[in-house]
Amino acid sequence: MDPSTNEDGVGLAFALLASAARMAERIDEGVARRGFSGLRPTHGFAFAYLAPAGGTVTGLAAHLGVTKQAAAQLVDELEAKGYVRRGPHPRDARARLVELTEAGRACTRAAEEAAAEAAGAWSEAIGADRMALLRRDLERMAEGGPIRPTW
Amino acid sequence: MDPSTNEDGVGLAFALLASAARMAERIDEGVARRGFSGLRPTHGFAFAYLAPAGGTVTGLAAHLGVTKQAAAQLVDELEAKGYVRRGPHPRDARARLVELTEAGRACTRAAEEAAAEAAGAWSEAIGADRMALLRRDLERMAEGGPIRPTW
DNA sequence: CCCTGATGGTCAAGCGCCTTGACCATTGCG
DNA sequence: CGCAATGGTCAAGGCGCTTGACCATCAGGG
Repeated sequence: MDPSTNEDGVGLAFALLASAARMAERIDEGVARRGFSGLRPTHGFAFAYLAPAGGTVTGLAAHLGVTKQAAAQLVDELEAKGYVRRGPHPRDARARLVELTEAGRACTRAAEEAAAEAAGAWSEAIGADRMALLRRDLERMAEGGPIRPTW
Repeated sequence: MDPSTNEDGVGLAFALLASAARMAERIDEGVARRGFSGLRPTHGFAFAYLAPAGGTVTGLAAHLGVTKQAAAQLVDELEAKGYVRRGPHPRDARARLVELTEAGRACTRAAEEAAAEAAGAWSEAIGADRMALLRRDLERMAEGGPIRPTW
């Protein structure tokens, strides 16, 4: 394989991973600044899954790409902090429906604002038109597989 | 803040994080497929730091954004697997110079190929011209801070 | 020329988050 | 109805990282 082609791939890969790291940091920092402390990015992915209509622990596990035990532990933590509530599942007595509380929704909004803030800063640097393109391309790349990063 | 603006930011953020996750997976998988097993993405970042001229454990720690103990442990592991070698430092008797072995360089090349492969597949989907733009924008975003993601 | 603070490195202990493994309750299909 | 499949939990363990303490060496000012 042509080495110079490798160079390009490596450059893109590093840029992608590093910029994602920056993004995660900024959102985390923005969320904390809005008064929600002790939350890690993984929690954000959980919120995103639960926000529309709640969900099950197993569903969350699949969404995050972790075992259901890990997901259950995450939910325990969020429940203890008052961000989610476990209730009976309407159509399955085995399952429990996990839903966001009002605090959870407030936290979700804070995360959205933080994400918008980070994206906005970036948009200023490269231009809004580029930003739209960028998003489309990234979404294309992101297809398939769980959300939570492995490394 | 305008909610629709939030939506955009969230979309971009998720796309970025998820696509980075896919990229890490693909590289990891590509490296494993080339015969280098038991290596995690963090190791790749270490290789990248050490490749040009070697380095110290403390320098590596700063590069990765972890404690020097964690970096030392990483180097122990890489040394045990034969990818790096610890030698005396030419200008500082306190420090030890960590360098890639031939196996380490081979592994680095494999990682580069895997990254190029992943980037190539992506390039086919969105076009090479977009790809160049994308890389520039991402590099701009990535500036500052250690490489290794926090989450 | 030393003394002293800064720096590179290591040892030891602990912790957070995740995994594997086993198990129970409920479901829904043959 | 019977039984594999599914949702969930309990228990134990591990891996990678952190904090804390420590030693050896370096470097600059008295």
